[in-house]
Amino acid sequence: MRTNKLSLDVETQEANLLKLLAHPVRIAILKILHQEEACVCHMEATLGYRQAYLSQQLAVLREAGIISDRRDGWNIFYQIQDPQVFDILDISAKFLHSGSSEIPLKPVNCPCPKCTSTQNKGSCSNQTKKEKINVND
Amino acid sequence: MRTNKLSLDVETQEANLLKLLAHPVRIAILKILHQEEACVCHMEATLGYRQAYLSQQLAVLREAGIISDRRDGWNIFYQIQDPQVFDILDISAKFLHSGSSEIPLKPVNCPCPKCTSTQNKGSCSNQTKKEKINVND
DNA sequence: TAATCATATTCATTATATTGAATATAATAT
DNA sequence: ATATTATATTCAATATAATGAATATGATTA
Repeated sequence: MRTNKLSLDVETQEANLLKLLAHPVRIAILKILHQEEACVCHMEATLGYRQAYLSQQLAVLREAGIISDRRDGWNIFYQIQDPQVFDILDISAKFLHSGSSEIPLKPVNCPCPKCTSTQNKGSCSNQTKKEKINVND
Repeated sequence: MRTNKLSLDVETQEANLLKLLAHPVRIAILKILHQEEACVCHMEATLGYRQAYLSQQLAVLREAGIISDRRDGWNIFYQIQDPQVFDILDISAKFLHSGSSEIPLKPVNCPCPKCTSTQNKGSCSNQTKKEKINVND
């Protein structure tokens, strides 16, 4: 009778990858990046979470090599490193047989250059201050 | 400027599913069940984890509807509910570009009927007692 | 009914992840 | 240099998950 545990190295790797993706905000970030590269302020305007918080989640994805970034003047644009991550998300979504999520492509109030083609050029000083509405678990 | 957070309902669902799968032992269990239905004692013999512990993980998967069970005499055999879960695992594995894991089909010392065709018929009284070896990270 | 066997559950402890608040950094423009 | 802008980090508090130990359940056989 075997008394010692199987090492499960591969399974641990797989679990770590899935753990990384198993977060609503990180998934939302990836979905935004699926459409186009984006800066934090874009995500802030789209998702309504504080910039600092989103930067934390971006750091998780960045340190795992899921996303990379490039600076363009004031903005830092994030992009997906390996589009295969979406296969994981897509199949998970399919598994849940729920309609695919809707992340607005161009939020009405994002000040980044990508969004302000003929739009507002207003200030984008750290936006959040008075948000504290619902986080649906 | 939007001040409230996007609800992220769909993303939360997806995250919960992935969270469920993001566990080495649960992944190993699913891989075993990918090959054939199995009882806890089978998993115990295969993986080297204590029966009670494996039952805990099975409960997580069962309560989430990932697996179901049927009783056959003394044994309770678990089976996959929706084979699509393996798509998630397969793609994760592919993403990690690591060789597919190896779970032995018939462990040498499993006492369940499925394994004891012409094998030992020895006792299977709660096996673990003296295991306490390494859990790799 | 009692003994046995496979399996499940409960509880307590520890580890890990999440999140908010405050602050730091680094490029840019004046 | 200084002020401004976008973004990042650090730290602390809290929530959640993982795990071990002990024990319970429930079918089965005698």
